[in-house]
Amino acid sequence: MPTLADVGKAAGVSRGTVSNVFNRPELVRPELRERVEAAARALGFGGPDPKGRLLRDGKFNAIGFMPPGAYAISEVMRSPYGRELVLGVSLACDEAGTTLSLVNGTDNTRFASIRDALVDGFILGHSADIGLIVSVQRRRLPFVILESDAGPDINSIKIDGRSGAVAAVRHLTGLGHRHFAILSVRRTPGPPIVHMPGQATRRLLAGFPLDDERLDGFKQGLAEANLSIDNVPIIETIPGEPSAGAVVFDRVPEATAILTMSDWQAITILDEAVRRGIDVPGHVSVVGFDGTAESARTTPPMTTVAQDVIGKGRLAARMVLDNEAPRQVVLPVELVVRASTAAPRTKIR
Amino acid sequence: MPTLADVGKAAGVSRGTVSNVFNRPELVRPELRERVEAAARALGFGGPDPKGRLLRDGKFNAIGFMPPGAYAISEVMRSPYGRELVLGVSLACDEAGTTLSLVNGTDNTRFASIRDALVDGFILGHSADIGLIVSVQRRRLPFVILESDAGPDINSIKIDGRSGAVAAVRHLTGLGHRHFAILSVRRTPGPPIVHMPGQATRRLLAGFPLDDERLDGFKQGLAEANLSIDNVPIIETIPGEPSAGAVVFDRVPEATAILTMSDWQAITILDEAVRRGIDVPGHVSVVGFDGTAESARTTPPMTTVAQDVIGKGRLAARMVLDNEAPRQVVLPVELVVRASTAAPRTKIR
DNA sequence: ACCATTTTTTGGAGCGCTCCAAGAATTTTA
DNA sequence: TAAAATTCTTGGAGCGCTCCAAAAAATGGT
Repeated sequence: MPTLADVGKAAGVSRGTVSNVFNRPELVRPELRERVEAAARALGFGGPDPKGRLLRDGKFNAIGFMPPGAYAISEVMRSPYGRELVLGVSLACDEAGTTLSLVNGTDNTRFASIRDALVDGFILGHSADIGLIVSVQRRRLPFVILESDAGPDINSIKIDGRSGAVAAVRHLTGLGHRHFAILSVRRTPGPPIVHMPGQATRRLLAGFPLDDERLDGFKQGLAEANLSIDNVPIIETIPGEPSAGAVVFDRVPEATAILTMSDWQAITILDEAVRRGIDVPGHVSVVGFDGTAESARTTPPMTTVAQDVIGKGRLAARMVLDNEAPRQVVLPVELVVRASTAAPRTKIR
Repeated sequence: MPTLADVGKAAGVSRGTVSNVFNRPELVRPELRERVEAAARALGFGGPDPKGRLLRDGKFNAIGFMPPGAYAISEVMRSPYGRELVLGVSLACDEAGTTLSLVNGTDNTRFASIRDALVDGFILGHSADIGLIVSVQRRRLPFVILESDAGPDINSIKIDGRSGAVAAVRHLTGLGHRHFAILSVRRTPGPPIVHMPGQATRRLLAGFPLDDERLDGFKQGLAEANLSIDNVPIIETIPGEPSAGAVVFDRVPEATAILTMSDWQAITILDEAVRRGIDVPGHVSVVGFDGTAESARTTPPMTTVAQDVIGKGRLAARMVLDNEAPRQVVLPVELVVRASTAAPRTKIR
């Protein structure tokens, strides 16, 4: 690859002049400019290499998005929630004229990814991993962490997941439901895990603050109706797991209400209900979480704990772009009641 | 920001040793290593700056995605098609451990964006703009252009849009439809444009090869049934335009079949139909284009010209990643018949 | 204790560029 | 036509790093 210097030599001018031809052409005499351009063409020089400029100027003009946990960026893109989040981020990037780098990192490479990412700031997906935070801090880059409060010195944005979960349960108990099932998130690879009441392996900690908080909200909401979460089957599935619905219906046939951690999970349930001819909300009520655009279009339209996902992504990007004093933002949620929930009635299956 | 040299000075060792401490720690004596690390900590040195390494090594380890036309990346993310495309690209990026840079470029900045993008290759969204191609070629980066054949020397991937369009029309004429409306794409800002038959402003060129080819397919399909596209109202709307459905129903009430350029447009129609209580497919049949995941979940599930969008994105990424001899790939499409189309019957509106 | 090995550390070279102060060339003014 | 003003061009400095050949230090064997 030819360089500025090569072109300069060929055209009989200096490096600096060639640079000017490409960056401030008005500064160089038309005749000379033409000679330089001809030389550049002849050598197949395609303009100054951004690498050189970068080292000189130091701005990448890009922000990085790192998926939560060990997720890949394709997994983020696959989920309705992830897509809206990235959409929100990209909105802010559009406004700022910034590139959005979706940074990949497997379990072992994510630290190196953060170390090497060509970005001016980071958005970290929710995650319990303090190591990632430390990695970003090391680079002195502005960053924000999602769905996980990391203290007053660190930018974070989360929703009020607990209240949302409580609201979902209240809605259902208010309708008269007494038999629940909870669809929680499995954050490790593998098939759905069913935790039946009283089982030894049962645990309430899903591992990510986001999950735990919602689970805790469910617990609280149930307690308010004199129900114990200890008696509620909890099924952990990987987001998007297509068998989730089948497992729920097979293992917890008595449930009249199903609580989920995301619209995506709820969609899985709804799909399976259609497949089995189970009437929603006649036989069973289903509540989603997130209020993504998809939730409005399911059959039937879904009751869900809605948050402003796009707004959250956008705010996150703005926070790293603006790089102001650290803030911890908690965004409100709102229960959107649609047609996937109703009073329980005698079940006919 | 401290540099390797600063740390070296503080620790009483050379630049090179500090570099080794961070990149090949096994090469330096534990005691020394520790001293260097202490110095780094004291100075707040967060590891070697990627900019320096980059200049030295020359690989960005990223590929860029540039939206078609004057679209912003948020607009890509908003459309069902765009999302699946990016998902496909990200799949290949995950496999290759590469970063996916969504490169922004407004009308005036897209050339500079290409010039400066910190990527090893490019995926160009469909576009008629030869200038973009030239810009990428200048940088000597491997690239692929989508939905637009740019000759034998240039990587391209497109679907067989014409055949898809023909199949859609055949399906509808086979069902007995004689009254059509076509929802085409407006590629400039502004409200829907209605081209009624015989109107002076009428034109069949939407501007992007992708649109023109489909329009041409519709024309051919209609001709096969002895119908002329010249008698079919064509409405151009910006993708996602919420008023599209209203315009179609208001301006072309006699149409029993609506052809669209994308699932997204068809969704708009379907939404409006629900709003107005128009029965699909009883009163009117609607055909989408692309076969995105969303098309399967509409009410009613949509008949659509399906392509493997995810596969296309993935292939595109592979082509730039692998950088082999230029190929022009044409992907097949398949008409997926679902419930949004049926034989026309007397219209009751 | 000396020499041969092996392990560790060093510092020059170079990646490609932009900035900028200073020098050279050209144009304007008197 | 010479001096002054203006326009254009130059090349050094420096951005921060990694590689590598060579020097230095440590280790081992006799």
